[in-house]
Amino acid sequence: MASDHTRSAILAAAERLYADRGFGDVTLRDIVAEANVNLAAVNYHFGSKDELIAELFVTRSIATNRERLRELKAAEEQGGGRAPIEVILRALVGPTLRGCLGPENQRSTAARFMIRASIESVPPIRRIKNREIDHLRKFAGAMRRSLPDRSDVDIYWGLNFALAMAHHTIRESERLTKLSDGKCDLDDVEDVVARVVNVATMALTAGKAEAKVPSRIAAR
Amino acid sequence: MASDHTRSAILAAAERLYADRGFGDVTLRDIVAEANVNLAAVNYHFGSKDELIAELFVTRSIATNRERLRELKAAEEQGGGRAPIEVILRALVGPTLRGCLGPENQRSTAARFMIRASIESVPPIRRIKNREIDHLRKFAGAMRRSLPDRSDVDIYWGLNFALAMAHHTIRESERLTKLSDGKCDLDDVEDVVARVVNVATMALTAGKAEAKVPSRIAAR
DNA sequence: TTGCAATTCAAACACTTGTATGAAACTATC
DNA sequence: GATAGTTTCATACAAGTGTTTGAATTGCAA
Repeated sequence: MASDHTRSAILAAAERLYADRGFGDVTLRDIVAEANVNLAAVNYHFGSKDELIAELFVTRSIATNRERLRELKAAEEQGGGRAPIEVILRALVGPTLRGCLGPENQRSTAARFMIRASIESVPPIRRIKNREIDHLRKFAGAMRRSLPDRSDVDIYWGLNFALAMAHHTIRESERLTKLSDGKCDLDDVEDVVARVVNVATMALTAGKAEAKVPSRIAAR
Repeated sequence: MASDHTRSAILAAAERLYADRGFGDVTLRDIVAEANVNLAAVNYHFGSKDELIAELFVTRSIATNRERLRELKAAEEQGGGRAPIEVILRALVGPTLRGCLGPENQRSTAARFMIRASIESVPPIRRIKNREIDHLRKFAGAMRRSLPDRSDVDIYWGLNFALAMAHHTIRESERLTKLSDGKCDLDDVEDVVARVVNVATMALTAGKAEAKVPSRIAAR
């Protein structure tokens, strides 16, 4: 067990460097220099570079997933097993958006790391992401309970589009800011969440039961 | 000028390999083996590996962009300088979706290459993508002309969400298929286009002038 | 203190990568 | 058919990578 100090110094340094410069051009030697530890320490403590990356990503994403499920569960319990679709969608995209957007200077290292992870896509992370399907199924289930007269296909497409808007906005936040000359304010996270939830809700409820969406322009 | 044969053999082989295995683990030696040319040929004909990748990507994306602008221009001319928003959106996401989705076995190498390019994100491609903003501005302009009483912010968000749904669906097509147990048919490209356009249209027209969207479920 | 395990360290290893070289083989022009 | 320019080729280069090794050091228990 021992000090554990080296181990966490490596984790911190790696997260910082990956967040700043991406996975592509950060080597083990960069990491150990930043952490002030010996080169061999990484392999000693983590086994390999990939396992280090995987541990970083897993730690962060189970945190996000736990947060998502916590919100979802709370909403469903409050609604007696059936939550409003907007609340479900908010539980799905809210934690991720809140974790990755917001004023850059006060954006956490963890957040910037997760943005990188969603932009670059390196093998160990891809492998982990593939196991995320079970997690998404839980949301699909909740959405089906919320909109029982909606077909499965529509549910999945709605889920897909909700994630699409959230992730793409994170990935391309810089471009959207530039394209809109700063008119789209990505630092106002709750506005972004509201916009995504709003559109996804429309996608899922259009055509039937539209009256069920009173907070259509609840954005903000 | 000469035969040009080696040059195009390299391009073809590179595109094929990148499409199949991604940028990450295809080396120059793999490419020249596939193309049956000498290792030095790549640097002789293209200067460097990055320039080879860039040429591949530029070729494909100017083709897509040209197609998009062609559709857009035709629509605006027919409408006397103002095209319906659905048609604009269709011009924006249609070519990309048609280029990248469709039955896998008949999916072109070019299509699979572009999917990779949108998944992996390697430096030379990133550099090129950054220059895509001017191209998007043209669409923002057309959208503004189509929806003159919509704020710029809403226009940009709508544009962002439309691209989000299209690209994410391409990137994660495999996952969506798995998640939905095949219920979401990504081979039916026109259905996908219709869904994306439909949702993006709602996002852009919700709240006002909703009557202007008669073909809401014009999907297919 | 002694002994033993856990940890650190410098160094080297093994391998892959993209690129450069210079001679050889072509190709076309005169 | 000699010549100049282009293209091909085998080979070497230089640099960087993650990983391993085995000895040195540390920390802790007996």
